[in-house]
Amino acid sequence: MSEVSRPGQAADATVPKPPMRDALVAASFQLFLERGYEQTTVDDIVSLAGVGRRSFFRYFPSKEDVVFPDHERCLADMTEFLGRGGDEDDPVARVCDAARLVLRMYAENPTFSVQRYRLTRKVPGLRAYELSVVWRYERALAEYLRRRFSGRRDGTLQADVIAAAVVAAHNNGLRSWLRSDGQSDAGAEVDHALAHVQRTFGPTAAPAPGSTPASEPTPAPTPASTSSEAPAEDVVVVVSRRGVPMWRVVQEIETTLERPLD
Amino acid sequence: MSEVSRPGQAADATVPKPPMRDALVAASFQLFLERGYEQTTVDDIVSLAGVGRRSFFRYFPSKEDVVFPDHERCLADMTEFLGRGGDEDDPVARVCDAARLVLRMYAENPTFSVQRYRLTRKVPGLRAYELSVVWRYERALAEYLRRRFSGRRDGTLQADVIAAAVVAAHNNGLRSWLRSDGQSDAGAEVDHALAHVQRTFGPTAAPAPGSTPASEPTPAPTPASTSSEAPAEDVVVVVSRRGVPMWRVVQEIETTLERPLD
DNA sequence: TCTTCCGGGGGAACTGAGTGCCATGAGGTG
DNA sequence: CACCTCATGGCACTCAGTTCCCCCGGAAGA
Repeated sequence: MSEVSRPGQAADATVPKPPMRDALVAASFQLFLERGYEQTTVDDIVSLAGVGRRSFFRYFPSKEDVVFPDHERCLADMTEFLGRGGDEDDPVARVCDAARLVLRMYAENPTFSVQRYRLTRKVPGLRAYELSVVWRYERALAEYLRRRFSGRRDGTLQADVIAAAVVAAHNNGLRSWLRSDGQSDAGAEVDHALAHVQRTFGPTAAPAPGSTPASEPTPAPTPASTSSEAPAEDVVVVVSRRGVPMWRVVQEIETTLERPLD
Repeated sequence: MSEVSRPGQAADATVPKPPMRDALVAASFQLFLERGYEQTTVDDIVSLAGVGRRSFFRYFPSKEDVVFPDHERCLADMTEFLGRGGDEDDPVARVCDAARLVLRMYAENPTFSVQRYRLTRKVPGLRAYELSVVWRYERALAEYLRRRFSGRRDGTLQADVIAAAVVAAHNNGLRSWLRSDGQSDAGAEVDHALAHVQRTFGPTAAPAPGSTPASEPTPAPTPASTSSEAPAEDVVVVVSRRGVPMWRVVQEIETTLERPLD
């Protein structure tokens, strides 16, 4: 359980593609699907792939890593995406777009993703491994937000909370798509979920969840399209109880409009 | 890496205290602190404790479990706490109080918690294990919220997001306390963090974080004090831009009031 | 008192993941 | 041809976790 691919293994993001790696992944999944993850030993895999046992651990630091062969590259893409891009756009929208990068990776191989999903649901060890992967995504988002929120009161707290919320929403949409065996619209699912958190935390302010559904904005069907919205100063949020007479509500709104927010 | 304590090991919540268990924990931490976690083998531990190697795995399903000896009981306490308690109080406040149960466990043994924190920060395997523990807490919170939000539109999405936010906020406060070597006020740190998410998601609706600071409510300094607020169904939230004519706003409010939430 | 059962503990042996070390063999360069 | 490098294979080792079986002491029962 070494969790990351520390060792040599430079072949992950730069070089084209070692055939060895793919052969090992293919052999692994063939065996995992026909007899289960724990019932498959590394020796089984390498003998099926026709390579030496030592080579397996040259390409994958652990048996679990072979189940998530693309996450390392995806994490690198995400950090690169977050590093690029200036301070002008909305931080929350940017981390949402960063999360969409992960979705895109899943959506590139629907059948593979669905098979892996079934595996990770059944095998506790794989679920734990996936958690550590997700945690690294969340850390990347949170650290980006911490930079953007530096100076804000409770900046790191907000960063941690928003990063967690974005990851949770993304995973909610992703799992919904995976449970449909890849039949539903992955992008729509995740857009819907991310729109929810963006509505909650975004600079356009937020209705409390569970109030007005407020027709889905679906800010960006295609990944990596940072949506830059109007600043928060243009938004008025009114909270009221049912049963309050309308004239009180209007009065409240007018009072609020007089006074500059902030 | 078996992650949970499946086997026998009935001695966790009910029976008073097996001395064997405590002896193993004590021996483990003594060795972990003086020569590191990975440099300590299970044989080292059992020979120091003066027991058989087999007994170690009778009490702890894996080497990692000895580092978190109380989490199983705490998780049981949390699920019990969430199971008890009716539908009258605010769900978000209740999960915040549930999170405080975890804090209380940490705060009961400050030096132990700080030592463990230093360990988990250094050893990737322990960090991964801790993630799986935290995940189980988060699942417990999310499942409770899903029950409470059943019927709401996007109920499970809201439940997942809020559970993740609560856990993130709790951990933010907890880590802050742990980094201070247990010198700061753990309860205050976590209360502050949880107040933030409660302000964001709470039934009294929420100013977007980062807009109005809104004097800290500090809902409950003592753990397990469910603050019972008005149910969310009685609240209407309207979001609008400045400059929108008032009749449009009133129309929007009336439209919302017509339609039952849910 | 002897027997029988039982349950906690100890120990030997086994499986399998992961690592270190070295040999080999192919390809490239002087 | 000599030399180097690098990818691979093979072997042996450590250690976590499991399986199987033993021992022992105490309690119940004849």
